[in-house]
Amino acid sequence: METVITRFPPSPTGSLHIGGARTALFNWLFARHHGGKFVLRIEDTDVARSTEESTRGIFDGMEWLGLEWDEGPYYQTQRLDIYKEYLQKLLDMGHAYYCDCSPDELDARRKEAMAEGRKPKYDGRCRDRGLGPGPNRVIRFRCPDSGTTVLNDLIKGPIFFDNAELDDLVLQRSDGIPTYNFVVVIDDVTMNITHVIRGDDHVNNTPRQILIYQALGAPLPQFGHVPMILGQDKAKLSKRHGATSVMAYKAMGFLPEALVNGLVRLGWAHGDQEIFSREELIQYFSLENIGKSPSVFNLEKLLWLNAHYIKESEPHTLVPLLKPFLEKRGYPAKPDGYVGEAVRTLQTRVHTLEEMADGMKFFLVDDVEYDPAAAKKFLTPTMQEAFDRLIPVFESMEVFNEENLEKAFHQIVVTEMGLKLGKVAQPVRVALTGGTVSPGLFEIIGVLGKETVLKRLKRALEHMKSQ
RNA sequence: GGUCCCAUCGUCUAGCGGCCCAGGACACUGGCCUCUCACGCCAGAGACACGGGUUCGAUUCCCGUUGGGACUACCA
Repeated sequence: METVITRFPPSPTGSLHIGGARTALFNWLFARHHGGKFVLRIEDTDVARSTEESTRGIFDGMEWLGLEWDEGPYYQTQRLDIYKEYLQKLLDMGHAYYCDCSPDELDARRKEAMAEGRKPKYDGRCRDRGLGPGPNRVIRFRCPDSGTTVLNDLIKGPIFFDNAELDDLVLQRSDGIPTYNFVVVIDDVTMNITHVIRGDDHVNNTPRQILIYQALGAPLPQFGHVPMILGQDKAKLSKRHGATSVMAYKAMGFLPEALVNGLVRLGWAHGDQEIFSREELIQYFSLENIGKSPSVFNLEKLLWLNAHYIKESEPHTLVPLLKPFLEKRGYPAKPDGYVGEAVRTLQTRVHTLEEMADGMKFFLVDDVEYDPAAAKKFLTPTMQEAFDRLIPVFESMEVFNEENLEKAFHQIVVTEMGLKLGKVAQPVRVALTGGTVSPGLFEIIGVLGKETVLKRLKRALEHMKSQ
C-alpha cells in the first residue's frame, strides 16, 4: 500500500483559527495513524492579502498545538515556474485558453444574467477566439459542457455534479499569478498528496479540480470533506464569534492538549470517550468516525477539558506555562518550587492559567489586601481570643506542616474553645488571603510558611483591635 | 436565484433495522462530602424537525416538506 501523504495548506491572510487548526489536526492525525507524511504548504497566491506576520502566526499555532510537519513549508509564490509549466501543458492540449474580458464587463454580465434569472456563469465567449498571451488577459480552463463529474468523498459518500453547472474558471490572473483552484491541483499532484482532507466549504470546488486532474491525466487523490465549525448562531465561524485564533486560547490560559482534545471532538468521536491522550488519538483516529453535520463550537466544554488537564498535570510542569501570566500581573518573582506548591493547591479550582494566576495572588504578594466585606464580617473583635491563642502555638511549632497545623488548630478551636472549626477558619482565611474563597486552609498555611502566616495573623489581630 | 451538503437533549456526540419508551459528556437543578470555594460521588430534568412510504419492526433505509449551512471571484 502506498504511503499516506496529507497536507495542510493555510493561506496567510490571518491567524491560525479554530477551524483551520482542526483541519490541520485531522490531517496530522490521519498521517500519523497511517504512518504517513504530513506536509505544510503556505498558499500565498493572494499576494495582496498575504502577510509574513500571518505566516509566523500559523507556525506558532501549529507548534503550540504540537502539529509538526514532515515536509515544507512550501510557498506557492516560490513555485510559480512549476505552475507555468503545467499551465503551458494545458494550453498546448487545448484545455485552457486566453480571455480578455475585463472584470468590469464580467461583473456587468453576471448581474445581467442574475436579473434575467440565468446562471451567473462565464459565458465562454473567448473560448474559441484563439487569443494569445497579452496584457490584461487571463487564462481560463475549458470545462466540458456536458457530462457528470463524481466526487467519491470519504466522509460524505458519492456526490454528483453536472458539468454544465461549472464554468470556465480562471487559472491565471491577468497579473500572471495563478489562482487557487489550479495551483492546489498542481501542488497536490507534484507533492504526491494521497488524501485531501479539508473543510466542506470546498466541496463545490472539487469537481473543477477533478476536471483539471483529468485534463492533466494525473491520478486523483482521495477526498474527505469535513463539516464546518459554526458559531453560536450557527453561521460560519468568524471574528464576531469572539476568540477564533488559536493563539488567543493560549493567551487565555488554555493548555494545548485541552484545545487539541476539544477540537478533535468537534466532528469526530470514538464511542463515548471524551478524554484522549495524543497517543490514543493517533491510534483511534479514522475518517469513518467523522460526522456529516456541522458542529457548534462550545467554550464551556473546552473550559471543562482545560480544567481537567490542569488537574491532571504535575504541578511543576505548569510553573513555566504560568509564569507569563504571573509576570503580566506584576507579582513579585518567587522560586519555582514555591510556585509549584501554590499551583498544587489551586489545580482543582481553576479552569485556566489565567484563573490560576488570579487565584495565586495572595501566595506571591507581600501584603494581602483585605476584601472590605470579608474583613468587616470576619475580622471582628470577638475573634481576638482565638487569634491570641493560635499565634503562640503556631509560633512554637517545631514541624510546621499541614498535619500538625490541623491538629493544633482543632485542639484550640474545637476542644479548648468549644467552637465549630468553621467559626475560626473563615477569619483566618481572610487574614491570610484577604478573601473568603481559597484552597484548603491548612494547605495554604503549609505553603505560605511560618513566618508569613504569623505576620499575617498578627496584622489581622491589629486590624481587629482597631475596630 | 442556481448548485451542493446537513438534520438525535441548549451544546458536543453514541447509535451503522429489533440490544433504544435512545447511551455518554459539558452546562443546568437537587443531595452527599466539607474550614470557604472547588474537586469527587449520587440523583434529576432534557433530544430522534415534520409528513409519507419500505418492513413483522424504524432514530436507523427511500421520497417529499421544513429548517440550517456552504459555494456561486482575476479569495483561499
